[in-house]
Amino acid sequence: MRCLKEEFFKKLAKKVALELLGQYLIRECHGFKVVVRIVEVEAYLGAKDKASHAYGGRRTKRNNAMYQRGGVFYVYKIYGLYHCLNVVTGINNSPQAVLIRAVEPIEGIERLRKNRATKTDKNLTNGPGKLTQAMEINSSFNSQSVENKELYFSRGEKIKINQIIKAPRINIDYAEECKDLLLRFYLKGNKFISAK
DNA sequence: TGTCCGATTGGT
DNA sequence: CCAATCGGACAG
Repeated sequence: MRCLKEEFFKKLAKKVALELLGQYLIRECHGFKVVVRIVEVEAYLGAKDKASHAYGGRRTKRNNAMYQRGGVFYVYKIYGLYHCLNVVTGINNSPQAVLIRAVEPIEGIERLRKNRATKTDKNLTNGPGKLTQAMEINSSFNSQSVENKELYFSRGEKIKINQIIKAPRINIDYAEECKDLLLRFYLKGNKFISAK
């Protein structure tokens, strides 16, 4: 098992985002193990990025994890209903992160089905709020290191650059000129890409 | 203290 | 298209 160390994340968010595609995310606990493959991500760049929670250097209770070192999770609740999973990148006090938007089940799909009532398996993990629900990821992982026994990454196959689609990020209409930046990355033709 | 709203989702 | 649903951001 080649577990990704914190070191992997101490780079610019855009670079980490591209490199995370194709890597595995593993959720393990007493009694179960779920392995998924990352197929869609978004990079959030920091103080100058109007789409980011840290725009303008805002530091609040919610986004505090973004100001920690690269290699910790940033998990927040949205719409009072769902959780979004991010990994902080870069160095301390450089609030960048990568949002995990969609994943493909590899192992332990029964557990995912148990956690989300859906008609199709595609609908288990093809969105940021869906995958956290299916994988039992909540705020308890906020600020936790990626070198963690219950939620961590491991090496997947290398992805060829021509298999990666670059697109504008989703649901950030408020971000003015930043909304058109091509910071959403996903695997071409993958079945588990989020809607839109 | 009070009001407003979202890096989403599911159901019309 | 719109409601669900609530912690937290922010104004006063």
